[in-house]
Amino acid sequence: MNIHSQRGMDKREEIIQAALDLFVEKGFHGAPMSDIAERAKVAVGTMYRYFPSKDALIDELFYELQGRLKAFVEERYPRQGTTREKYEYLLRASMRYLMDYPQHFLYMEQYFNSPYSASLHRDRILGKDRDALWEDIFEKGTEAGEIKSLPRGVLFSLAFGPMIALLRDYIRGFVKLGEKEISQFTAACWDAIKK
Amino acid sequence: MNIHSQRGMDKREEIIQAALDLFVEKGFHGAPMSDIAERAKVAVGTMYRYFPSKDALIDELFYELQGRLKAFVEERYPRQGTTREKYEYLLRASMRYLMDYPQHFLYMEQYFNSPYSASLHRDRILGKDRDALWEDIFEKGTEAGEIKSLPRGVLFSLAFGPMIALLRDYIRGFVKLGEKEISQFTAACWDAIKK
Amino acid sequence: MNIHSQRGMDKREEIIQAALDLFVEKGFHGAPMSDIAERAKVAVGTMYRYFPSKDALIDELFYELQGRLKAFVEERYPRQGTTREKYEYLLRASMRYLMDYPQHFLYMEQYFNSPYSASLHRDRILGKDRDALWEDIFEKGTEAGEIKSLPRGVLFSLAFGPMIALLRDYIRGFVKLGEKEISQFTAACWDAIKK
Amino acid sequence: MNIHSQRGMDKREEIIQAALDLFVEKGFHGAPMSDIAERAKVAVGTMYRYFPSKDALIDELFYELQGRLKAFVEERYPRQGTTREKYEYLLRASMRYLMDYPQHFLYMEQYFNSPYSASLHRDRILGKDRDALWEDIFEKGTEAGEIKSLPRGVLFSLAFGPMIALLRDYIRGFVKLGEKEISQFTAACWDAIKK
DNA sequence: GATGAATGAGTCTTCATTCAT
DNA sequence: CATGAATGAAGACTCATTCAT
Repeated sequence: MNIHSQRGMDKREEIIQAALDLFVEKGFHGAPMSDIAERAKVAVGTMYRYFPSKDALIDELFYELQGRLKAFVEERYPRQGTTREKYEYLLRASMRYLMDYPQHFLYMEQYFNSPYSASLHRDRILGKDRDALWEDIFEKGTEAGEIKSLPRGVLFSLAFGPMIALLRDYIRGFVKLGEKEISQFTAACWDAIKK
Repeated sequence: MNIHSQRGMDKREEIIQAALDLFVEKGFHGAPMSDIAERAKVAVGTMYRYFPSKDALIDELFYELQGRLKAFVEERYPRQGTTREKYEYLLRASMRYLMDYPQHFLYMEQYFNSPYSASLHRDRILGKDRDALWEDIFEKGTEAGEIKSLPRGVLFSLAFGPMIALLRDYIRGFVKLGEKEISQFTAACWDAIKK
Repeated sequence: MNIHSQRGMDKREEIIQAALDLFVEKGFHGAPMSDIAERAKVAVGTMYRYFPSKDALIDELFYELQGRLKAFVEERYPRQGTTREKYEYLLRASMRYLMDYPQHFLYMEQYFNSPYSASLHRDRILGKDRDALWEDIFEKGTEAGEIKSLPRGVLFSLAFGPMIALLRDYIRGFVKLGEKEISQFTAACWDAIKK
Repeated sequence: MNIHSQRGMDKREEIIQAALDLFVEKGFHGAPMSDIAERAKVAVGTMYRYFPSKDALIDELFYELQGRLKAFVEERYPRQGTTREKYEYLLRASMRYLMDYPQHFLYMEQYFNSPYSASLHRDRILGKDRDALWEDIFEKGTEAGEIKSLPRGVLFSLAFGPMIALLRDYIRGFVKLGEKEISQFTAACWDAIKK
């Protein structure tokens, strides 16, 4: 058992959900701790047993959501597939997850584009958080001559930038996405990075 | 003489600059009106002669920056070029502008990904703000069989999603971009959308 | 236990007292919430747990005082007396109370003559707040031929107008009132309304 | 010619009217100098040439209105009438004027019941502003044995309290007053003070 | 552990007043 | 004299955080 008892985990989860709902709907500064507590059906003071401050809640929520996405994607990752299969799987799996949990997407984007995420991204790109999947697909793929030889950041933007932009519009209801559109889309993304 | 005199325009401009600086650095709710006033070297009350409220300032600032970018890009748009030339110009011009004015980029992204922009984007995609350049490049290009035939939103994501992602990382210092990288990048973007 | 605990009621009472003092002394807009809080020895924020806004405080304070006066007067009301006894009791009891609590009088008058009381008075006269004592004295008295047959509002003015005017001057120290003067006064008031 | 030229007097009058309108409608602190200026169609700064401060405006406006009422009433005062005729004239004339200019009444009451009028009333009662009409009616009347022998303040309240109360309700629309009601009313008032 | 009343620093906004033009 | 842009002190209200129960 963890530091938090069974009931404790429930409360933590309630808080996470309530925070997610409200932050997405109202923005970080439009969602007071008291409102989050109310929606989570806990006392204000209780929130501070799980998260030392509002900023910490905001940060931890981000890591939490990021972790869930990662777990989902890694679950069925085709270790034996071709580079293209691996890349398209990564794209589709991410999209499926984020289309199912649009709040997660909106939250992460909001977080990412706010001063809260100041030092965050740095870690990933600078390699502290060097991602296993990334290496498996892009570094191997580049070496194998299947993928354009480009700086890490440029490649990343080509590989995932379209998805982020597309999800934004999808979630806001500006695009309809069926199986056909997703296939066309992933194919086009591959065109951008393939040699 | 305009509604605002010479000196008035100066003040308005000062406020815009100060607001831009601080919103980008601290976020919307991390930048009090009083701090903005101080940096703009005007009294707090003065801000309210130019912008009826903080929210209005945030909104108007967005429109202002959007307008400047648009003006810059349209200035040298190659009306006579090929589809590819036009698209790559659009990409490069936007990038050049936003790399020169990174704050503008950061501000617009922050705005976009916050609840402030609620009804905003809708207009563009739904066509109220139907963009002349967009039609000139993508609709003509699709008809001419040069560009993939895809839903508006999907095409948009492929065409500009990578740029947004790349600028994010560039501005945060995670990628270096020289002329060579930009050329490789725009070429790859074209690969994504070309038939 | 009530919505507000024992201590809570104390605080509410403290706030009421402090607000009464300051509103009477300085007027509504001369008494900032912060000053009221200070005098009530609570934090500013605390005031907002008991009254949702300054306006609400002003309104509730009025109803509170009105209720106290009413309760005091009704306590010893001579249900079995003659019409004149009842009327003079009503006058004397009100005067005694308001002479003892001059702030209550001043507050109610200030409230009454300010735009805060917009829709207030209407209710009383239009009868929503049809008062039991009023009926017992004036309607019965009129029917019995003891009191002049006059429109409700005219009768009301004759019956209580003098008292209001007198209390104003008494409280400001312009008149001294002993038992003798009060007796002469109530008798004269009766002269005005008696047939 | 006065200190202020013809046009100047116009402006002063405009300001007075605008201030009266707005103070009555919104209360003293609900009517900013800028709004008054706007309604008076003068610049804010101009107001300060006619009234040194907002408080001064509020005070002077009161004296102005008081003076107008007094002038109106004195104009046709029946110097040769009986005591009762004189008293009833005073009542009716005041009522007619204030029913015609309800704003004047509301303004004076609001002023009177606010902390602005602190030291005001004192003067009248303490005799600095000893009123000629008052003496002509009440002091003579008392000496002649026509009017009850009561302290000045008590008599005043009996004589004018009902009128104030009645006007309040009339202006708020709670009573209709025709010639008949006014006659009944003044008669009843006389009953209160007559011996 | 949980609660929620209390705190008070910090925010946006208003508005009386001034003064350069 | 008139103007109205500029000023900044002051005020209503919010909300992250604490702590006694």
